[in-house]
Amino acid sequence: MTLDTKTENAATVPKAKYHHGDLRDALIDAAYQFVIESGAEKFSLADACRCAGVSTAAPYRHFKDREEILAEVCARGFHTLTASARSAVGKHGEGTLEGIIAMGQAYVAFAVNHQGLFRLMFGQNPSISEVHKVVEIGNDCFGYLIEQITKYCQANGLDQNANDVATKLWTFVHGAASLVIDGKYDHVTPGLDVGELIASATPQLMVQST
Amino acid sequence: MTLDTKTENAATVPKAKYHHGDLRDALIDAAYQFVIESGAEKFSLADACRCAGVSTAAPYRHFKDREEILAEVCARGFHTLTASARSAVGKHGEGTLEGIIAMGQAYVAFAVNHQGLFRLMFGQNPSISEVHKVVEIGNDCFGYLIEQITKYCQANGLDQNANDVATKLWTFVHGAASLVIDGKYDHVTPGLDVGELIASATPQLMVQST
DNA sequence: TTGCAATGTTAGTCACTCTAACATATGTCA
DNA sequence: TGACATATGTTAGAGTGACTAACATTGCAA
Repeated sequence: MTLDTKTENAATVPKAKYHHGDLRDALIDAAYQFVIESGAEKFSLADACRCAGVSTAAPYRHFKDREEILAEVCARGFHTLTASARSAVGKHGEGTLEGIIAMGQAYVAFAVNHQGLFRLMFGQNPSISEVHKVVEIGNDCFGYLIEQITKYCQANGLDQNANDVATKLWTFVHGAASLVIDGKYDHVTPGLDVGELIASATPQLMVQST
Repeated sequence: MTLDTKTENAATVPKAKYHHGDLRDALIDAAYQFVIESGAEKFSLADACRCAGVSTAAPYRHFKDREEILAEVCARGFHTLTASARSAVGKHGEGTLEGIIAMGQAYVAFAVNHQGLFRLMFGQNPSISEVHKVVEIGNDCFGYLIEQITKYCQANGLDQNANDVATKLWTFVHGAASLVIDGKYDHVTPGLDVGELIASATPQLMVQST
């Protein structure tokens, strides 16, 4: 099957390859998938190794420890989240209320579709959240939200502090995402439409009451 | 030191007691403290055993597995949370806006002072959150919030749906609590006063804008 | 008092993280 | 080209923890 077999005899090819080629990425890929499906607690380096077809000592050539690979997974998660937030806005236009609401809904959808990953990104392990790369991408995402709010306020003659509004919206949307994936709403308000919840709360938090 | 030494010789007292007396509670106590301080991921049954002075097999007479003891810890956490919410309202009077705000602030304070426990209670492990006892106490807590909102609305001639308002307030407050303990605000809005954040968002979410 | 159920203990299995010592591939420079 | 340094694997093994099976001790109830 491989090119090697054409020119070499069996004895010289005990395994396909001694070096994997791109083990670092392969391990992160495996971890990423596993975390999304089963959560970070249940993820084991050993599993990822089996998946990549290497020994359980191999990862330590690329990562300091288990946490370091999870930090990488976390960073990828923030990239995906930011991308889907931008994409959601794209469908409704920059600086529109609909765009801002869609961003919040996309945030919740991300949490629902990547439960374990979302939990890893937010709070699972404080030390992971503090990794420089992770912090940076998170800030980008928040910065984009501020941008949208600023544009909306300018277009609608509002003089709200965009940073304050962004903080409130993020807080609300993050709360919704957390409670949904924890199933907490189910016991208390069964059948709740979370997309609707966000759509109705967003204007309330954008405009000061009274 | 012990009473036993008065009436028995050394040979008959290899250990203080063969039976612990109240191992179940002792293990939960140890776990509770450990989870608050270091989080559920780092908690080990073995640690709790050392703490209680028993072998590592002993817990299995009282708990099916590690998760079952964590579920018990979780239930205690919800009790504490509910109690502090009620106490916060008590200081400002039933059905007052101040009471409702204080309840939210107490929720955040609980999260800050019991980080690992809060994470366990919300989302760490879906299977734990589903334990009957845990669900029940959680519902009590939410029910109390609805009660306060209903009273407030009645006293102020508002016809809001108390359940909707409660859901929004909980969502916001839970988001704030989560983001605070994850340190997420620090990177984005350093120096944020979360108590103030809740105080300013609560009226917005209680009264429909426009 | 006798015997059973409850609650401990020891010993051992299995999985996982991580390290040390060794093996093999890769790339660079004389 | 070839030799050496470095990168990237491997095997073996230490240390820890969850959990189980078989056995020991204790307390309670008939």
